[in-house]
Amino acid sequence: MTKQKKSSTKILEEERIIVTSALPYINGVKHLGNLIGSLLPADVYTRYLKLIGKDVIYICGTDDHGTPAEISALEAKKPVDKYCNEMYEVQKEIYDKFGLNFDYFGKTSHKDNHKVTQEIFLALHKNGYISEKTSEQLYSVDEDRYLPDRYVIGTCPKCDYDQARGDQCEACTSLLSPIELKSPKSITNENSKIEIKKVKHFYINLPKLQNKIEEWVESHTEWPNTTLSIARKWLKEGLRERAITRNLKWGIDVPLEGYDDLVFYVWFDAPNGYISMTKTWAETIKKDKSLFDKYWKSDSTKLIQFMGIDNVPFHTVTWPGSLIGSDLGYIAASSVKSFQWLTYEKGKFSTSQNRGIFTDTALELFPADYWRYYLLLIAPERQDTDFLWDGFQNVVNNDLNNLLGNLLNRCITFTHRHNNGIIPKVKAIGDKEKELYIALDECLVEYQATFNDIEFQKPVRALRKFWQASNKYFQEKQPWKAIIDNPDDALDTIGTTAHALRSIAILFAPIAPFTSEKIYEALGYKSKSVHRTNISQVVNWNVLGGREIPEFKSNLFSKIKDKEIKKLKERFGSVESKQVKKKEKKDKKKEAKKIKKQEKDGYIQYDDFAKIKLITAKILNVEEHPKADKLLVLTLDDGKRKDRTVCAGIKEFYNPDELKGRTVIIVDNLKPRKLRGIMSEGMVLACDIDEKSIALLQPDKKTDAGLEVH
RNA sequence: AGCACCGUAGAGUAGCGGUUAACUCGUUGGGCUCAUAACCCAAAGAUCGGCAGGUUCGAAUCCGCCCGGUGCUACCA
Repeated sequence: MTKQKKSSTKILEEERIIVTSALPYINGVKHLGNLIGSLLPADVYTRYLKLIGKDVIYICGTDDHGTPAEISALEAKKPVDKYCNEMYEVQKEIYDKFGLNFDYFGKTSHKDNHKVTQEIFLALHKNGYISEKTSEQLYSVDEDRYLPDRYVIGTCPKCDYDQARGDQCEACTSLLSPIELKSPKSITNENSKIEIKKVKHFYINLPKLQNKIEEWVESHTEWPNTTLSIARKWLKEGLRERAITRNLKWGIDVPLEGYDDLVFYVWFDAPNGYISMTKTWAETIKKDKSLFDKYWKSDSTKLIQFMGIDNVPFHTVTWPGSLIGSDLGYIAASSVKSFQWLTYEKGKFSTSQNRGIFTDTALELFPADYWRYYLLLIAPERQDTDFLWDGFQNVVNNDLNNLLGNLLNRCITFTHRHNNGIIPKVKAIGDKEKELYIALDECLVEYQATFNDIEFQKPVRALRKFWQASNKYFQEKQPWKAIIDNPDDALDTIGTTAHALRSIAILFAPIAPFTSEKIYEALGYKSKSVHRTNISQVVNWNVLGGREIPEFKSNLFSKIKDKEIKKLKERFGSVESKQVKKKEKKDKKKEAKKIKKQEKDGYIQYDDFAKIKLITAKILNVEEHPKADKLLVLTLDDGKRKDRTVCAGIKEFYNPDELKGRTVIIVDNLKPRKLRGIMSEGMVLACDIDEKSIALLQPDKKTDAGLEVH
């Protein structure tokens, strides 16, 4: 059977494309893991689609609802809506600086999301996919709040651990319901009185939708393996009804009479943000209401969603479930691109432990493109990847600065020095030029093929390969020599290199937009125009001749010094600090555990046995040990020597004469040791019959000395 | 505990059924000197976590078991 090639290329035949990235939660500044886990790749991909001339919009925004937002607002002593507005501005500004080029960056607390969410709920209700159940919920009287499971601690009914959380006891790992806890308390106010109240909640009937969801999932076998296997896992286990409302004040109201104290659960309203934000975009930015339906309710639109792996079930099962069940004509995702985790110096990024780098700090340290390039180069597409300061330094210094930055510098400097700042027109195309053209063609093929498959590491690598080819070209043409004895050829080299840089700028724009602008500017273009250039322009090798270029201002990049990296490691923590020690300890423990286990179950590994080398040996001579009662001194032929001495504790059982000439088994690689003054080089094997007799092990056929025993 | 994903040269990553396992850095040797001590060439270095396991003509690649790492387990988002 031929394996079906997984490709998203067919998506690109569609008229319109919506790209979304997981909505960052409003609560605080995101770290680099969040950035590479969805926001950045979505941006790069959208920019790529625009480069190849697609009609595409990139929609994202903050996810505002939920208890953590309420609590953060409380801590900041601000009303929730005000808090969210402020944090929205903070996040938005950071993303702008990172060059994330959203067509619209909205928020789930916007009135349009209320409308869209309520509309979807009512449709689900009408279509019979909503049910109502009563459940018991803990209520914190002093705080005037119902408590989500994880905001409750108390004593575990099973193991009496007094810090058990409402959903699970960490001590005995049993799954709990908050009502089971003895003496439950609110995490945010331990003194508050707790009551149990009966509350009604709405549930979405996912079991009823299971078949339709399954059918939809199975029509997308082109999804990445991880995405597909997660979706299938949920379906295989069978979907359950899922509560879609919460007893909170901050959220979207349930549009039915008599449910004033209920709002929709964030997981129900947040994904609808993709839809509602597009609505806002169409109506307020584009001032064209028809655009909304054109994008969201058209078979010729494809929806491509980016997210971290933790978000996959909600984008492949639950949210599509509500869209399918509501039957309002909204399209479901064509492609769900998920990312594994980015780790920080071998450990986890952690907000609470302040471990890792946050997006705001990152921008204070280095320009956005440094981060964009490095993160995309190590994008956790198939497996977790590790952010390492050494790696970051290495990539910035070598890839960006040495390969690309210096190439531009060579070319520009040469142009100013030898051609008055005018890019020479290329007159003759020789073999070396043709080689470079081919290198660009190869780069283009790989770049487009991999981008079309929504990959990131690969197009970046394809481009880097072309930087190398360009340097190689320049190096081999030796214009610094040619300028003396063959000036025309030298100028052709410079002209050709300038064109290569122009191609690089265009292709680099989705990945590192700010850098591309700088290169374009250095070549005498208006910087921003690089973003309006179509990919078909890339292979045009004859457009720069005669163009005047500006004075060279500054290098594209600057190197990061070892000292600097050392400081950063100290400031942010790195493997070389605590982590290593911790890990060493952990490894030792594990090793000890392993050995214990072996001892306990009485087995050794094969490897352990393999360490012992047994061979046959022929007894040539036997004498009594002069200083020992029980030892005989054997002289053996071990196949290599005929004077090997081995002491054996068998004097009580054998006469020296009856042993001579026998072939026995000895341990060959036992460390030699003196026994009562005589060096014994090995050990003869025998088994105990009883206390008074033993039997020497011997081969059952006549054998040579020195044969290995297995 | 269950499930999912992962385990490839010193480091970070590709490859995921087929000739010499690829790339970047690092290491060693050489070339060049226009350029930011940058650039170019070459070499060494991996029996692809383990199996005295299975499928196959053939496995890093598929299946099974074991070991190790990480994550998820539906009311944190």
